[in-house]
Amino acid sequence: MFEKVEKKLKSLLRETIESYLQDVPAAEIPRPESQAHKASPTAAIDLAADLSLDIPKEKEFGDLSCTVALKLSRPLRRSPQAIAQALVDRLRPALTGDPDASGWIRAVEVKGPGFINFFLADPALRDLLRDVAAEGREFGHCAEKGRGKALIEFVSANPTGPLSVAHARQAAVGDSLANILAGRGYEVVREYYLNDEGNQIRILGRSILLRYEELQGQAVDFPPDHYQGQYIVDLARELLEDQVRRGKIEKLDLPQKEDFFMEFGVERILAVIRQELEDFGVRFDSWFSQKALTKAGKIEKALDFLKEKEFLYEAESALWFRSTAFGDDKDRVVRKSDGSYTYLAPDIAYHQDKFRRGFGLLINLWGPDHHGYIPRMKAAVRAMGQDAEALQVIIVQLATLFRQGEPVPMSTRKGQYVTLREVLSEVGLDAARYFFLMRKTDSHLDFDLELAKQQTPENPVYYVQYAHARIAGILAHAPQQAASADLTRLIEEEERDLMRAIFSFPYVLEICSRQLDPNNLTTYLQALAAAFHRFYDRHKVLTQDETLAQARLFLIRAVMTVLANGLRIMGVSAPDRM
RNA sequence: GUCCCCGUAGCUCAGUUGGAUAGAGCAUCUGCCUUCUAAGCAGAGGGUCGCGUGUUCGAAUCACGCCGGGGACACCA
Repeated sequence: MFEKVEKKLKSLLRETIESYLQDVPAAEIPRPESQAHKASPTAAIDLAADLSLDIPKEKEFGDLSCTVALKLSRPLRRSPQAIAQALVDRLRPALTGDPDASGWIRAVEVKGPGFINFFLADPALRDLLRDVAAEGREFGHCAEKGRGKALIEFVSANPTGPLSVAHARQAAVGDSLANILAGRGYEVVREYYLNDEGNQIRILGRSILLRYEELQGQAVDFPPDHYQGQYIVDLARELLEDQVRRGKIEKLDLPQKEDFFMEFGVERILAVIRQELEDFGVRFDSWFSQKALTKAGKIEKALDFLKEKEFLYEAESALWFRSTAFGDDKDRVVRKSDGSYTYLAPDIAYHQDKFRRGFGLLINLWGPDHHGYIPRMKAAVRAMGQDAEALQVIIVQLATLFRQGEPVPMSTRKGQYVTLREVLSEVGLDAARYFFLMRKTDSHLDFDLELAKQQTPENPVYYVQYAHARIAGILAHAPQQAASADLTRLIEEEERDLMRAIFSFPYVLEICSRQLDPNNLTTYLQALAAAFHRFYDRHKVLTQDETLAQARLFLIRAVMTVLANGLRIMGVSAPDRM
């Protein structure tokens, strides 16, 4: 419904603006020297082309609102009110003349400094409820597919230990964002970049080996930069207690041993990570191995590609990428003087590979420590001949855990950090996933473990879920539900508020997808739940009035669908009973 | 030192990319269960949007300068 109305209004508005612009005599469009570019009629036409409709926060301002008159004011050098009024005068006949639009729009008004506000007609809201009933789980998705292939890469933690809270937030955001984009017409792939070779992995292998030898009674000197966690000891013990493997290990020389422990470690820890993600409700479509990338010779090929374009040069016996040519503040080494690659080299190859696989939009979720890495990666993207905008890096800020008002210490030394597993078992899946989305992704998040655990009204997760459960409760009490209902019985203000909230759902998802942040969804669902609780408090659904009861049942089932769809996007359950 | 992010109610944060009277939740106070779940609802108080200057019809939002907090600045990954 939102899309249908929006599309129709936009095209009517566009036609109206174009005819209006033709009638404004060119002489009336002066161009001050200072702002010649801004004041050109072309700018006005551009504005008309990408005009947008918003849903105002106050319902007195209508159900859809357009700011185009305010934006046309400067290029046309006319007052926004005058433009808005002229547009509305031209729009009215078009609206009433259009069979769709005349059924959907009850009124158009010019308000405030020059807003054009549209009010939905009641039949449109009733159509909306029928749409929700018909579309069910699909409601909120947009009809238009074909926005292209998007690859969203997230978590991508080195397989050297269990996932931390930082990864948990990335997992929650990435998975929900993927859900949103998939619903908004993108073909989405969730990918985990598996750093399964290199220094850290070698250290992992050696760490297990050293613990293994230690358990055998040898005196070992365990270096501080090796992995200190208890899980390393557990893995070593597992090998020691396995007679067959133990026998095998005995026959290996040292390099072979290191390889063996390395592969064993990666395999086992990866299995742990996969399980943690699965328990967190996150499933990846693709696991991209760096080892495989290297083996296929893609790093050399990527560097050859850059060399051909003369974006690489040798200096100080290292190989440099001329990233300054693409906006970076200094050039970067891709191959060190000792012949090994820096981290940038496989990353360039990896991103080139993403484009080669046909993805037009690459979304990377990175930790805040990678902030400085963005310009050089964008430079690499441009060097590949791609638009820098094709790569969108989202910095997922850390979450600080609080327990009874005190921050939980998160020392990464000695391998002690709060794990995803710990958060999950302490507060549960629903609260964990919801809380990680409550703040804007790129800002810090205070995660109150006590609050998340509480099953009280202060906890927003339960507030939203409770609305769903209440509806389920009513439906369970309802004798039987007629297939159709007389929706003209819905005349109360609280009922209209609910319909208006439902109407906004696709719009909110669209905003989320534009901003690449699922955060708005939590705010929206809390507002929708609030609208329902208010309705519930004032009106009884199962009344003696049979047809009214049926109409209200139809309405609350639509609300339940939207709540369930929203929660599903966030990976949070929608319980029928609480 | 250079660059990036942040500063909004007592606390934690929204604010639809420059729009309408700056909003939620928590905390505090006051009411509401004979009715489909009170894990709920209604109401009250609480603001110099860090400070200043500028840009314009219009600024929490943009520019510049301060003040305060956080972070990044490797031939590490």
